[in-house]
Parts: sequence; structure tokens; C-alpha cells
Amino acid sequence: MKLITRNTDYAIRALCYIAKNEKKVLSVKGLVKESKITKPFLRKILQHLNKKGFLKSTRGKGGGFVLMRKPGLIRVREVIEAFQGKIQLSEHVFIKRLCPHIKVCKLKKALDGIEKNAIRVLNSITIKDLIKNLAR
Amino acid sequence: MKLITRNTDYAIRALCYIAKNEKKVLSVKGLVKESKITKPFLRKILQHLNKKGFLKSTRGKGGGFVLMRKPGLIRVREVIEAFQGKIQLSEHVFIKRLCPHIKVCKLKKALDGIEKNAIRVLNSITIKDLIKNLAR
DNA sequence: TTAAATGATACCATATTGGTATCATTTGTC
DNA sequence: GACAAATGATACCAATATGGTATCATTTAA
Repeated sequence: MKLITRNTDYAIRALCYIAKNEKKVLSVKGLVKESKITKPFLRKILQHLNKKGFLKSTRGKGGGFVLMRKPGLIRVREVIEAFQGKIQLSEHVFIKRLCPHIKVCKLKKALDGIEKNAIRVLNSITIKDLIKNLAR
Repeated sequence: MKLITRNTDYAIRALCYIAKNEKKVLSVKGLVKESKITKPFLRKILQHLNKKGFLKSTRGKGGGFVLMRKPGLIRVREVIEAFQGKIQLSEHVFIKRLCPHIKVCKLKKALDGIEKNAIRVLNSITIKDLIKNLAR
């Protein structure tokens, strides 16, 4: 029951690193040194970030990735959703049979509240916020 | 990324039903009619609830399950943790290499906050709260 | 003795996540 | 044009968690 999976975590890290080197075109080869994961795996993650509109890629020799938007406009919530789908903590099955007042079910309400809070918080944090604290 | 899995959901439902019939010893056979799931699966869930101290079982003919505690003392958080382990939304890998100020990492803080909120809310809801709203 | 109940446990199915491998395509440079 | 360096696309495999079934052992009331 993790809010952030490995994929997402690596993606956020990669975005942070790319953000710190804005303007430069960074290849997987360059990034892999920083990230402690294998090249093919990082490639997959960057390709996905590209497809989802976080990065812009250039192919061929000297190619690589750059950010599509300013770091301050990339929200952690968006990155999570790009890799894990919409944040939906509140699904629960509790069917009508035993929970006929589904609209007022206290558990459903609680889960909804937790979800809303999570989304609000994660939406308020951007890549810019994360790199501010990074050394160097 | 669900806060409550099927297992847990069924367990909560079963506890609600048993709570509504406090004092009676309820067998799986009786419960299965109410719950729309198969008998073996429900048995497994009730056995687990028994092991975890939510129910007390009596074996042999006429046996079944009763609540070990008053419905107002069974917290949803506890049921979740009995089936899914401790609520830990905040694990993330973000290693020191790229996140050297791990103690002040903004993302870590945010995840911790979300987790705390979730635990607080789920801890405040008991089976008693859930059956209050139930019809019949 | 028998039937009705739970205890324990092993097993299988499915979905998700994590990760690897491979071939195709693009592009700068000699 | 040939080559090397890069990404695009895609197929595949492994590990884990979850959902669910099956079976045999044990207990107990009648």
C-alpha cells in the first residue's frame, strides 16, 4: 500500500536531475551514472515521461531529453498519475446489501476525505520544490 | 492503490453483521447468505479475524463466531492492518544520492503527512459507527 | 456414532509491478 | 554513404500481492 511506486520514484528523481541541468540535452547514458539503475530500465521510464508530455526527446547522435515545462509547473501528483493512474484511494466494495445508505456511509466519506487530502498535498508539490532542497 | 482491499472490505462487512447480532453465535453458513461471497472464502476471512483477536470462535455443532470486543472498540484501522499490514503510505525510495537532505525532503514530509492523516481518520471510525447508519 | 461446525494448510489463478532484451528508426559526423 | 550513437516500440520474463478454492483434521452437541 504505497502511494509512490519504484517507477514513479525513479521518474521523479530523473526529472529532478534533468531540471537541475535545464537547457542541456541529457542522454540516458549521462543520467544512468546518477541514478543507480540500469540503462534499459531508465530508458523505459524516460520514454514514458516523454510520451506523457513531461520530456521532449531528440533522436539520433547527440540526442536525449529536455524538460517540456518549467520545473515549477510539474506537479508530483501528475507524475504519480502518469505511472500509476489516477489517485483513487477510496474505492471500496461495500455493496448496497449491507451498506444501503451508500451516500452517507461513514467509511466511504472517510476514504473520500483521505483521498482528497492526498491529492491536494501531492498537487501542491512541484519538481522545483524538490530540487530547492537538493545539495549542489 | 487502494486503501482497502477486498479481504478487508469483506471483513468489515462481516464484523458489521455480527455486531448487529451481538450475543448470537453466528456460523459461516448463516453469514454467507448475507454476504454474497462463497463459504470457503468467508471462512478464511473469519478465521483470520479470529486469529487476530476480533472474533472468538466455538467449534463443533452449533458453533460459530461472536465478537471479542464491543463494536465501539473495533477500529477500522485495526481491521485494515490485520489484513494488509501496517498502513505505510510514505515509503519511497528516493535515495540519499539524489536526496541528500532526506530529513527535510519535502516529498517525504508530504507523504508522512498524508499517512498520518489517513491513520488518524481510519482510527477514529469504529464498527459501531458503521452499523449506526445501516438500515434494519 | 454422526453431523455440523471451525482449525490448519496447501494450492492455484490473476493482476500489478519491476525489469530485460531486441529490433527499428533517426541523426550527426567522418 | 557508412557508421555510431541515440531514442521508439514492443515483446517478454520474474517477482510479488491479492483473490479464491480444496482438503483433511479436530471438536462438540445430540
